[in-house]
Amino acid sequence: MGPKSGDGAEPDPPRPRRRPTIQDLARAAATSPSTASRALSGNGYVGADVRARVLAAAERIGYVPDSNARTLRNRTSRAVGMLISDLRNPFYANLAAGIEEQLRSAGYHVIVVNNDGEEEAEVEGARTFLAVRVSAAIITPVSDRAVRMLLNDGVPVVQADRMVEGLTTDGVLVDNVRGAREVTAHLIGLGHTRIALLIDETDWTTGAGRLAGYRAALRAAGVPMDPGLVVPTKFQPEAARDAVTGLLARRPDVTALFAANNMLAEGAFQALQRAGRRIPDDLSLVAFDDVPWMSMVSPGITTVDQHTDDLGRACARLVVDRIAGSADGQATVRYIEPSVTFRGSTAPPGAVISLAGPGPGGVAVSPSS
Amino acid sequence: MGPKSGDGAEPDPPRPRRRPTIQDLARAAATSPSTASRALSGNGYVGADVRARVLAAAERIGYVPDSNARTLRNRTSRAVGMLISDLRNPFYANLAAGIEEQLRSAGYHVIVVNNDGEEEAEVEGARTFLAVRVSAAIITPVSDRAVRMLLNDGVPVVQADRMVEGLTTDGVLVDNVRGAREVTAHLIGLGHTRIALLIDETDWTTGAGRLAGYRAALRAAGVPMDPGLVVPTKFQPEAARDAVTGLLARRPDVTALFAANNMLAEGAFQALQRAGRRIPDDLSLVAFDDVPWMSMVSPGITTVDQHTDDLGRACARLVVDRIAGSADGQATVRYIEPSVTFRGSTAPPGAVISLAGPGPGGVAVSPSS
DNA sequence: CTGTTAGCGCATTCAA
DNA sequence: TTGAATGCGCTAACAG
Repeated sequence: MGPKSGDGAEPDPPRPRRRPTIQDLARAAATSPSTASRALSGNGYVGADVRARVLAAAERIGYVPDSNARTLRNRTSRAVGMLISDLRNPFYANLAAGIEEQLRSAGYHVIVVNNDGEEEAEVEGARTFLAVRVSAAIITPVSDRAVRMLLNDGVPVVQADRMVEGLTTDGVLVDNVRGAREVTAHLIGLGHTRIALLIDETDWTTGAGRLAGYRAALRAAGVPMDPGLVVPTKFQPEAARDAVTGLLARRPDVTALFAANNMLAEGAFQALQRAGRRIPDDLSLVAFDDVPWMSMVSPGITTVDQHTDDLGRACARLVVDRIAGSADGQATVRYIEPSVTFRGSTAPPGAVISLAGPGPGGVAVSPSS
Repeated sequence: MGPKSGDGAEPDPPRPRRRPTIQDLARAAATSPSTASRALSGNGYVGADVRARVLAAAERIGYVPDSNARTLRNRTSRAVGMLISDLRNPFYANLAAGIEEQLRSAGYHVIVVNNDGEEEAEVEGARTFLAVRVSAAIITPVSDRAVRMLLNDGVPVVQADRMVEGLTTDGVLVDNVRGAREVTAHLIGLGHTRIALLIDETDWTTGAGRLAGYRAALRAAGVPMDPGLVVPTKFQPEAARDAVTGLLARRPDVTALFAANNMLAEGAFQALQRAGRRIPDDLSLVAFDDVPWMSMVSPGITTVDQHTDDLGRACARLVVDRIAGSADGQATVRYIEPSVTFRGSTAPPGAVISLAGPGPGGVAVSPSS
């Protein structure tokens, strides 16, 4: 509180100034609202001198056009909706950051809705997007309802990371098949043949692709497919931990484990630690989706980098093109090519022999190089 | 593409239906727009039967009120701006998630702007917030300009995580002094006396508080303050890595290291690994701000948990109160009490003994680079 | 080149 | 209890 405040007993907050409208601006620039509008937007003729006056006045009085009025009048907004599954998961956080960054540089602002994987929240989010008249929406879909709502009202949708069946929209996907095939092939190349796949779902394009890539690599190498090595689990690290613990007990012959995403990898890693399995001596571990902890632990985890930032930026670019109408009538689906980052968690399956006997106890990972 | 599509040669995209307005709704419900409005908003008298008809019609025709028109008319919106420094940093990602979650449940939607710590982007974001007429804004400030712009137009601001000097706004801060004091005291309790503090800034309330807490703990324990142990660095992990590498060479007597945030901790951890220093045998490590990798590495890092989700939710609650006017005229500043999570990275400075004398291995076994 | 007019969709007067 | 009229701030006709 400033020093001079002791005259009245009126405690009302310093009523903010009325926001200047284009009328105020016109007055300040000694012209009419329409001319001021033209000067600001650059549409239509305006004398150079007048334009300068308007711009100066705008700066001086702090005029900021009301985008609500603009949207109402123009029937189009600079807002884009972003419906994300879980901002706390670094995958989605990076995706969101990439999207926001690219959209902002293109002059759009983003309305973010986190749905925690809940269909209801997703539909609510779509409703919000309709209400604010977003120009487009980017969605990591959990169901098709939200997408359909938007499409039904003519809002262009870009599906990110995965696409729901039966919907024709733009989308950006990761080449899951290739990524999974490559890491799996890497394991096979090291000599592994009993490679378990830890996976939470195969209904979405993500899970289905990763399973397909895993199978393709086995098939290509002539390694027999063992259904008992495809371990289903839930999306939570805890569930994955339990699943891996069970696998370890059930199948001591397994020499390598492929976790289909970062959440499962987390659980798998913890399960291996707790079971005292050394990586990669006792078991090799690979994952899909590179996240920070994978390069912090020792040894680091060999993983498929999805280039999440690029994924996000690609979504944003598709949105911008679609809004501009420069995209043709067809839906565009782009693919991000993932790449494998090799770290220390993979090695030939030598130690499996000593696993039969009571292995050297102690904690899994040593911090030394 | 459906099977039946081969009649016309017209490739124009299926022109979306015109969005139903309240006029359409009124027509569909056989009443007037004003009555329909009252029926939807619940303001004013409406016959029970009419209300039912309107609601049903709204559902049937998929009517979604245009929030732009509403905002224009009501001079108030349900939008809140969120200006965040770096969505890719788990601290900010969690903060954002907490904010979004709480605001959404209160009926607001959030416009997110990531500024990457850039003042220009921050000001641009504030401009966007003004343009869309947000009801309030939550900001992790990098400068005071954006905040001032908003305040100048009467937009309530909640500063999150840190507050810039000279500005009177609501805010939610972490008790940095206490958190830093507690971890430092923990180290002292273990017997450490030469504890280095790795810190990137002391101008913001965050850095200043953590430095103060560190000092307070030393003072309270009668441990002499050694200026050479306060190691300045930049906010990047790489810079922190170099700073720690330098410290290790310069001060082999240091037995514990306190990294002031998660970025610095990352660099510190890497520097220790590369230098072949074992944690906690050779050096104890603690950090401020718990992030996932700290519990994944072995041993885990003892750290100050800021309860980032709570921090975000508290910001959102403050915003809602302020908008509702239920907050009094005074600015409210809340404090989140952090807590220390003890993990394996801290232990008594046993190894330091052998480090003092020209013991076996001399100055720490360092096959560094 | 510039100003006047009108209407985007909505909620609120004010009359009926 | 309902409906007609009005204007929020802006921009695109359409005259001047």
